[in-house]
Amino acid sequence: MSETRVTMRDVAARAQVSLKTVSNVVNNYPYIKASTRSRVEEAIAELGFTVNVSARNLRRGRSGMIGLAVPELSLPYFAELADSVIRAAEARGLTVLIEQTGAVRERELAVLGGERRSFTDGLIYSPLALGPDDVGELSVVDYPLVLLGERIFGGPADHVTMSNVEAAYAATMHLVERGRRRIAVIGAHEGEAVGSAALRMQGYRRALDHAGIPFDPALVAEAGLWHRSTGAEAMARLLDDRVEIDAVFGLNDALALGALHVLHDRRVSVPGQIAVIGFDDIDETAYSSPTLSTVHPGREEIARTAVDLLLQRIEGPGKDQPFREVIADFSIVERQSTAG
Amino acid sequence: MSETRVTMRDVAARAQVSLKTVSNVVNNYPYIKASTRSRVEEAIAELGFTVNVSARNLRRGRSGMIGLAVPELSLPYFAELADSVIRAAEARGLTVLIEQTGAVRERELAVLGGERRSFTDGLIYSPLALGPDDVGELSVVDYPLVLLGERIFGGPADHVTMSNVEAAYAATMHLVERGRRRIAVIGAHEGEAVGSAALRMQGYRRALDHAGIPFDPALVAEAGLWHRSTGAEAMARLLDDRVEIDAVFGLNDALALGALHVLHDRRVSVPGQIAVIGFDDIDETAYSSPTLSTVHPGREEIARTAVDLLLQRIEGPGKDQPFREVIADFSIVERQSTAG
DNA sequence: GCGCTGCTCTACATCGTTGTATGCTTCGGG
DNA sequence: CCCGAAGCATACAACGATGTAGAGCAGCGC
Repeated sequence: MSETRVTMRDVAARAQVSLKTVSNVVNNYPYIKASTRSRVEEAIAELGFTVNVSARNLRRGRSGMIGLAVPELSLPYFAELADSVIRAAEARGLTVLIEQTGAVRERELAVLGGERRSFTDGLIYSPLALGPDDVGELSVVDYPLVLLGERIFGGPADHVTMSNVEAAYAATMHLVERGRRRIAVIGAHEGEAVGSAALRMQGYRRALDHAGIPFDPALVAEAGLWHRSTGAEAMARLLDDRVEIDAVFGLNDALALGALHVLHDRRVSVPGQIAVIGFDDIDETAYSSPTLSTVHPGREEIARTAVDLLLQRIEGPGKDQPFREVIADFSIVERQSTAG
Repeated sequence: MSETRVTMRDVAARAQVSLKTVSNVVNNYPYIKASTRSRVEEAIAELGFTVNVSARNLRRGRSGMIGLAVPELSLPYFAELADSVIRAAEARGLTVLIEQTGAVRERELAVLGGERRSFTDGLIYSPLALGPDDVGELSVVDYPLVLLGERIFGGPADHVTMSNVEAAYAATMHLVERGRRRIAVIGAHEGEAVGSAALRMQGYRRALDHAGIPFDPALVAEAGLWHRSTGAEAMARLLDDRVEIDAVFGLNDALALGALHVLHDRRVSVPGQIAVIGFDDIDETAYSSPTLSTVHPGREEIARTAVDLLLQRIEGPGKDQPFREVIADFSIVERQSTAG
């Protein structure tokens, strides 16, 4: 019911000490008599004082908050990534501010110079629409930045990514080893030379080469946005075109789940007639029907690493190191959709 | 590369005006000569000035940030809710700070008095572990608070909720109308008198009464956490116990999806042998196999309303109104799992 | 020519904390 | 008995913005 905020001044008065002593208690300054400390702590408890973080931030020049820019939380991969980042940040005493860009180029760029950058100590940045041409936009950034994903390599920032090519190669080989030869891919981005789509396609083709299977463009289905719906549409197109298929590689799980859905609808048995593998290992893949084999991309590791790199840039000692690129481990998770 | 932040003082010097004039320009104070304004704006652009939000917050006593406390972002319902809240807040010039409580009682309580409350203008609070006994904890809150969900009613806060009983009634009737009589429920919380589980069970029983179907406890399957995995386990128990069933009502979508998964595994046809309906209308329900009928709870409306109520408390005129309870509309979404 | 009103801008104090510099004890060593 | 070093506490000046009060200066009516 008290209408006025309790400040350190109030606590100081109550505990009969100076304002700064209260500050020292709050910040665990070592040289404080036990008796003084407890008097102050009592006063704090009695008045229900909490530090005003705005004032502290202003004074310290740091906010203890980091930004996390992702396309959308309703995309499960990013929701799970956000979850992991929040946990990792919390463990290090940081607060995460999430910004959604909707995977729209302008909004992704707007985030870089946005107002929020002024009360955020750094940014974990996961663009989906930007490309290598936008590297320039990154170099104007004057705060700690950690890049995620596969849109931009060699930019002026730390970068956490995964072995997309190798992982896609492994996913494809997983199908090949199970005797599949007509392996469709869903989610290609025609004409794009960068990004997850391009890299994963590389891995796919490399695996085909390695297995001596000729590449057939008819097996490649486009899907601009990697959603369940676009995956479903792409799968439907392949079936409607009567392309011969015995396996599907969804470039991410949402696509694969969409495909799975269409296959079920059309009474195509999975993995009997067509085996399916996805990419990302989102929660849902363990509970679809059938469960979906996929690539586990080390999400937790990526989140932890990103937060650590950012923190090092923020408070040293890594402050002035050259930019680092960290590649997270992946693994193939075999489930029902490729079993037998 | 400039190592020192650009402040209003710098802009003022460059534009040859007082510091306050710069502030006035930034804040769209009306009485400024056009020439002055443009000179200041030029200086701002040239120096790349952005306001220091910490300082502004300190001075204004408001941060423009609101908290959103949810159990976990990896639960799709809450990820989608967070998405909606962020959008609604953005449209009103607010920034959202997400906190995850893990649905753990202590952490839910900790959020109420947490340090973050001091730099947040209000809180949208969606507890899952708290009960009516915790109403007292809410009354110590001295900041604007909007409660979400069904754990606490009549508390000292605005509350946005939905007609759980009516919606569950409608979902059950939806099954009854399709000729189902042996309707199992998954997700009950035995002995709990409050919360979504209890309310939705009420709706279920009321529908049975209305239809003249006797209530059979054997049809009720417990599931403490409402995850896919617990839904799957509950469904498996029902099948293993050889309970006669022709329909399943999952008290949320995750449970229903888990159940769907087990049914598929065991080659039980849906909706042929068993019809399934869920609750929440998460994205995924439109892409499962078969697609899942469910209750659409008006998530967007809930988010929008919550943000609006909070904003009114923050800046009046609704500041001192009595606490309001808003009930969002729901609708039944019919998909394949109950078709025919 | 006087006072008034309305526009435009400025000086100053202030929001709640923390860094710096410094003062006052007390204690042990020479 | 003096001195330096530690231990403990304080005063003061920032951090960068905004609210308040009021100062100039037109233009207007009388």
